Formats: sequence, structure tokens, C-alpha cells
Amino acid sequence: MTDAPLKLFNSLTRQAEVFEPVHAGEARVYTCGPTVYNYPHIGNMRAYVFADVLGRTLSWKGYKLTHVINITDVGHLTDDADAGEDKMEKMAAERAQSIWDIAEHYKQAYWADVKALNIRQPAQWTIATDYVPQMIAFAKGIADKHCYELESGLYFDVSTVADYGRLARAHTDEGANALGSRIEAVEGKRNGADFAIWRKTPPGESRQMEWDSPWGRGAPGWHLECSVMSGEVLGFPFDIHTGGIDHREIHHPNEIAQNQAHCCTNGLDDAKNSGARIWMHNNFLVERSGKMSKSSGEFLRLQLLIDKGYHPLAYRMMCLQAHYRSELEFSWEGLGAALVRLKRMLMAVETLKAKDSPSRPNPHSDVARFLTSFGDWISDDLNTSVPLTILEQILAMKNAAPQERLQAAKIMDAVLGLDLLNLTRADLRIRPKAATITEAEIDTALARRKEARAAKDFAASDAIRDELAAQGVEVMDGDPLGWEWKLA
RNA sequence: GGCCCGAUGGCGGAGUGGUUACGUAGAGGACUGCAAAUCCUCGCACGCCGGUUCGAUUCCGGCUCGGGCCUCCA
Repeated sequence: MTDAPLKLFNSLTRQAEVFEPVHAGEARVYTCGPTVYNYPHIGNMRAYVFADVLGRTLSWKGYKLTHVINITDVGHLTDDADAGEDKMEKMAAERAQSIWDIAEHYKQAYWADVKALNIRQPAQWTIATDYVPQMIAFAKGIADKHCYELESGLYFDVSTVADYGRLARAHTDEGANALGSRIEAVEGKRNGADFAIWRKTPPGESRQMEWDSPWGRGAPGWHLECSVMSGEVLGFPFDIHTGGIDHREIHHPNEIAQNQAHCCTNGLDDAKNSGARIWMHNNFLVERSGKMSKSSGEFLRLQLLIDKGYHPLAYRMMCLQAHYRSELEFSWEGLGAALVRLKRMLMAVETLKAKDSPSRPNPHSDVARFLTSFGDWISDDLNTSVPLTILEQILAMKNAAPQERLQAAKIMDAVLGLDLLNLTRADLRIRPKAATITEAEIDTALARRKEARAAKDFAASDAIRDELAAQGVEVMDGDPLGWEWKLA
């Protein structure tokens, strides 16, 4: 489609780099997925919309994509002390439910959001608890040279790998490492940044999720999980590792350190092998008060947006309007703007679909040039904002054949994933949970109004319209859909 | 305390050393019994102070303000 090479911003070098696959014609991508101890909020989901656009772009560029997203269902700590509570165990205790049930419940909730946002299914979802034997084997492999055992678990000595923390740019001028400078909770750690790769169950206690290991009964550390699953499924080195920008500071540096130790031990590559060639990080969705947080109590779930009558793809649109490396400000007004934009694009597509005069793509037409331009922008570190406007220009073009424009829209939407070719306006009309009137009642009122209008009794017809408006229904006579929910 | 990022119209958000995308909101028009929806058209912005330059919103420095990280987090 386009000759422009795909350039991606690599957090390791802090530069956009031309994508060169490890295996010719292939792209292997690992995305840090959720810890399923609670519902994901829409900020969490931005990471997966981003990863999805990356995957779609790689596919569109012709690479055979192998995308893996993990599900962390064990081993995530609630505080800085590596001996802290496990999020999964904590939630299970609070809910008095089996930890396995909790994980299953929130995994399903996450998958529902993935589907609603039109995020493509990855080649594989890796579930952390399915890989515990491999984690133990991985840890055994690096234990001698890179780890030491304390009462609370097996720890990774970050001084045993070259250039630890380079991803985080954590080195200070004095040469000290800024990472972990405040972590002093665990007695006996050799370096502040050392982290647990195996956490022993404290004596006299038992956890719902625990396994036997050479270091005693316990559970794997969070960082270990991602190293093992990514390496196991994609093989070191693989192409791209993605995650939220927060992971750039701790989780991914630790993963890299483990990967270095593992690769070095197994003679896979030099001591600075990071496991993945490119590390990409999406920025946060923020509210005016700051970034979204789960721990602050209330948080925005995709389901809340839907309950208020916003189609989930309006949120995807919102994400696409901004660059993935920029912070994105969430507001209901902004979400409404994205929904209107989505609706208008959808209507333009529906108009094109209605006209089925066949035509052959003309390589010299404007449509072809727009497609090239679209590709150039996407290839420039996944800029989706401008391509969105190019798609709109295609839809609004008057001097090209409808089928040709429709075909172009289809190609572009394969990358953007707004599902424009399948979605209908009726799909967009989502009943707000707070609505007090039923669709049947609306139909009845509308029928009465139609009679009144036919009889030119405009006082009566306007009264009906006002009644409906009072119940959150907007009547639209000149629109095939007839009516819409008014969103608060 | 240490590290880092940002500041663009009412809101959101691209991009650029020289005519400031785009969306939404707003205004006008078409359509409508009137509206709404839709379509067309149009206003509206580059934090402050210096520097470099023929020319800076864009590059450099300072300032102010905002935010993030250093502890689990997408």
C-alpha cells in the first residue's frame, strides 16, 4: 500500500526506529496484559487498543503476526515490600471466594471489554498459572549466577547484569541507580532494586495459589511471569514488547534483567540481550485530577460508558484521535464528541454502501493518493489522528466512484478498527440504563405523532415530541432512524 | 529530595522554521409545518520572557503553571 517503512518509537533508545523483524516476514509481539483481581478501567483498556492498532498495522504491512497477551492471575503484590500481600489473594479474602473463581470472573470481564472495543483476538492468551513449571525452570537456570535466597524468597541481584535499568533511564549522574532507592522493606537485599522472582509462603501460612519449588512452597514473582511467557511462546529475541508507560520504570527493566540473565546463561546472545528488540509504551488516559486509579475507589469502566448510552467504539475513537504516546484527557464531553464523529463517519459509509455502482480502483485517482498518505502517517509511529481525517476526506469526496471510496474505507478501517463496514446506526443507539421509557412505548408515541402530523394537528404532534424529549428521547423526522437517546 | 514530561481555539487533539490539521461545540445557510438529525459554509488558539534567524508556535535558555515517576498500577 505504501512504500514508507514502518517506524516505531523504541523506549530503549527513546527514538523512532525502522522496524526490522527478527524473522523475515514475521512480527512477534508480546503485550503485558491485566492482573485479573478487579475490573479493568478504560485507562487500562487504552493499552490494548494501542497494542491492537500496532498488531493491525503489522498485519496491514504484510507481516505474519504472532501476538500474545498475558493474563496475570497470580503473584501481583499490593505494596513495595516483596513480602506484601498478593492482590489476587487479598481480593479472594475480601470476597470470601475462591481465588480461581475471582480470576475467572475478571478475566471474562476483561475479555468482554476487549470484544466491545473491537480489539482483535491475539494468537494466544497466556495465563500465568499455566506456566508455573516453566517459571521454576527459568528461575533454576539463572539462580546460581544471578540470584540469592532470603527468608522471604529467591531474589534477583540486579548488579549481575549489564546496564540494569537502562530502559527506565534510571541512572543518576553519580552512577547510582535511582530504581528501588526507597525499597528498604526487605532485610538482606544486596541492592535496593533487587526483586523477588520466587516468593515463599510465610511459615505457618498457606495461600490458595502456591506451588512447590527448590526454594520452598510459594508463588512466582510478577516479573518472572512475563519473561517466561514471552520467551516460551515467542522465543528470544522477539520483536516487540508493549505495555503501559508505568511498566517502563520497574516491571520491564526487571523483565529485561531476567531476560539478560537467561539469554546469557543459555548462550542465546550477548549479555545485553533485552529479550525483545523494541519496547513500546503507551501513555496514560488521565482525568483532570490526574491519572486514573483503581485504588482510589471509583473508576471508569467501559460498562459505565455503555450504561450511560455511549457505544464502546466511541471510546476507541477517542483513543485513536490522540497519539498513543501522549496523555489523553478523558471527559464526557470528549467522549460525546467522539461518538458524534463515529456516527457521522458511519452514516457516510452507509451512504456509500447504498450506491453499488461497481468500479475498478484507479491507481492514479485521488483515492489511491489518499491511501498512500494514510499509510505514510500510520507508518510514522502509529499516528492515527491524521489518518482518521484522511478517511473522512475519502468519505466526503465527491469526484470518485462510491465503490472505490468504500474499498478504501475498508482498507483503512482494517487498521483503525472502528468496524465502520459492519456497524449500523441502530447499533450506536444504546439504551441508557437510566432511561424510563421503553422502545415499544416510544414506537407507540411516534405512531400517534405521525397521525397527528398527517392531520396537520401540529399542537398535538409537538406535545408528543416534548413528552418524549422529557424522557430523554430525541425525535428526528428527517432521519431514517426516527429517534435517538439524548445523552446526559 | 531525585528523575522526567507537558503547556496549541469553549473542549479534545495533530502538525509545522515562512498559508496554524482535524473532530466536537458555536454561528450562518439548505432541508423541515416548526424542530431535530443530516449536508454545505464560516469564526475561533500555538503559556510568559529572552536568544538564534530575513522570519519561531515550531530550535535554544530561563520563568510560570500543570502532570507523571522514584511504591502495585495500562
